[in-house]
Amino acid sequence: MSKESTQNHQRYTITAALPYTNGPIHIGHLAGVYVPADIYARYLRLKGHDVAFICGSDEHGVAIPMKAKKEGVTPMQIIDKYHSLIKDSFERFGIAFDNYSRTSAPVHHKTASDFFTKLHGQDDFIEEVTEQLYDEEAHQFLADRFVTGTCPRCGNPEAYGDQCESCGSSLNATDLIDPKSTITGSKPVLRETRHWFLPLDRYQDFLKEWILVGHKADWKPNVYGQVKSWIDEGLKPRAVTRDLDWGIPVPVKGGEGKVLYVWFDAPIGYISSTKEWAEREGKDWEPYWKDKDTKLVHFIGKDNIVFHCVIFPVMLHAHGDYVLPENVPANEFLNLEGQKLSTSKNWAVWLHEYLEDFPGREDVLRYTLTANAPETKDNDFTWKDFQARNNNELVAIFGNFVNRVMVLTQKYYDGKVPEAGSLQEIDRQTLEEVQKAPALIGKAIENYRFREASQQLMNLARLGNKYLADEEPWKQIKTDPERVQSIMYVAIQITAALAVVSEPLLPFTSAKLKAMLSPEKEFTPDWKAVTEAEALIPSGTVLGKAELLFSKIEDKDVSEQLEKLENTKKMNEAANKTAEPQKETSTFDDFTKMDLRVGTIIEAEKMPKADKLLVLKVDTGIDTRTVVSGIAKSFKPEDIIGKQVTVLVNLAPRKLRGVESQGMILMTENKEGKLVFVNPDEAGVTNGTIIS
RNA sequence: GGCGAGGUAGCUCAGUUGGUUAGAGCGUCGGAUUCAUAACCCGGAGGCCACGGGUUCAAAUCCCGUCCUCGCUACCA
Repeated sequence: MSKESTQNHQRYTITAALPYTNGPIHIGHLAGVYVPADIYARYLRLKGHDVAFICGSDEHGVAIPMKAKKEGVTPMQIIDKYHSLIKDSFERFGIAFDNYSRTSAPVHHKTASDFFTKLHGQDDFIEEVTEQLYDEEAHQFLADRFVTGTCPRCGNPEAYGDQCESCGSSLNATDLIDPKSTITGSKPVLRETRHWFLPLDRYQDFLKEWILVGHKADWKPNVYGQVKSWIDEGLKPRAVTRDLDWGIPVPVKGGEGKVLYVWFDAPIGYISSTKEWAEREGKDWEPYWKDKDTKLVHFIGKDNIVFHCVIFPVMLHAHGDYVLPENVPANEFLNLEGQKLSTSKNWAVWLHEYLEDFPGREDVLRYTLTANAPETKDNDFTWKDFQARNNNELVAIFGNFVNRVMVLTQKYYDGKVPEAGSLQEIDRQTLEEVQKAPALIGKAIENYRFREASQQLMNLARLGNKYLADEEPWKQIKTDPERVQSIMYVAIQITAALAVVSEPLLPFTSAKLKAMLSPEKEFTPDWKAVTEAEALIPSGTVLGKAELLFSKIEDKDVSEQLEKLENTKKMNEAANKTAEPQKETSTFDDFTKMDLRVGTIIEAEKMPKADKLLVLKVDTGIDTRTVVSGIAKSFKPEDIIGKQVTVLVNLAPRKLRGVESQGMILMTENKEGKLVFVNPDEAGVTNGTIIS
């Protein structure tokens, strides 16, 4: 039994990762973060706990103004658009946040600002001055992505400051030849800039003690392992400010023109969102963050582990007043039909599109994603599996059982719940099983095993189906109608239990079922009642009309979705085919400066301790020279020996991992992204022949 | 290259500190049934637990090595 579940907590603060408002959200987000968090929060509420389930939009960071610029709108328009789209998707999927805020809210600006000021006042930051590119016309420092220039490696004149999209190298903006600001087009200058750093290295011991010792047993292996890896590598100070004008201004002297780094301000968003909620509800927010009897749990995806397990806890710890998270149950990633979800490649099932394609089937997606959640490793979502889960489990087992009970009750008793009569052993046993369900499901949820919880829920419906099959009321009605009263009484209690325990996982279905069971007045039994109440639905209650809870998903529905994905794929391929625009004019002189020769690879071996590099010996006709080439992912050394290639022989030599590279092999890329050589069309060209 | 997480039935996954014959759901095959959305219920088949060593009376589980997948990190035309 883990340490955390044996403790008694007075209240729970549950957070779900703040979605970034530069795009809509998809099933990966839902499966990994929001559905599990929602199940957890709903479950705790049903148990009568004091819960604050907190989320909001993350609206700062350099990607927002960049996207705005690209689309010719203001950053505000971007965040407003996606904030409402995302918020709406959550609401429609029944993700029942107590509060959904946004980091552009004044309460957040103040909270984050105060937080920074407090740490600053305690000397919890260190300051450092570095040289960064500065746009004198726009009067601002330039984030790497706001700089373009000529790639020092491949000569592509359109390389970004952080990466050259032509050759794939990752760069520093200061490496670019002839850099240009994308804001004004002017040439940026190097200017000194001061930044604040959170010295994570100071907290090495604290983290070791708190996580490596304290949470060895109760944190998930993937989370624990990743954190251990970071701590073992040694933590370094991390900048918490940026030269940018979009975000929360740095509230101390010297902070003019700078904002808090988005990853500093975002997790504080949980706190501000809690404040906003407390204010609205007339509550005090502080116990939810500062009382040691509060259990704080962060639901996130694995990409956020470092921020929630290292950086934010260090911030909270340094501040001094706050509790630390008791668990950070990060999930792995969800793939879609065998491929990674990708916002930029549009390889995703977008929630707002699902809601249109499958109206009224919010629970189906919730269930499918839960039953196959990426809890311990990356998982694959397929539409075929989605269909199978719906048709074989929700329809055939859950929905069908409920329908059988409703129809039989209607048929035999005009919908009125019969007397229990004298219960037999099988009845008592069955009811006992039903009473165990909340504990089984609850334990799974408390241990963040949502897949298991979904199966336990389904097992309760299975129990009902088996009970009916064994007792055969449709046969007994002919010979022993009194017995049938008991049977149907029991079956109805199982149905009622399903209505209660399905609420965290299938809130829409639960509501529908409750309305069916108790059309006159609200159906109120809570989690505990399933185990303790004499009867969830008393005899004499008149049930409502039988309605199907779920309907089949046809092959056609599946093939339509697959087709949609195929189209996406084709569009992506087409988009990749569009050639990049022609580069700026180069003179004949420029060209003749490059000495291109035909050469032959005569030796090739892997560069030790590097993944992508091969060390080649090339016969250039002039000499035999060493060329280091980053092609190891596309070729095995033994396969390219003897290959004739094109070599840029007068490229300035450059040392790569200690080996001097004396030239460059010309490469291009095929459709699959595999590198291919650019070489003479026919054999028999002599090495050293000039290419012109 | 370093680190982390995975590798168990055709598929998706459980297997608690080593301990009977390795489990579940789906799929498949067979049976039974008709209240129910041809659904439910019962049963069978299906496993070199990635691979190779080792520790042990006993290994899916612990140790060493190798391979594969994913991630972090280094390096990168």
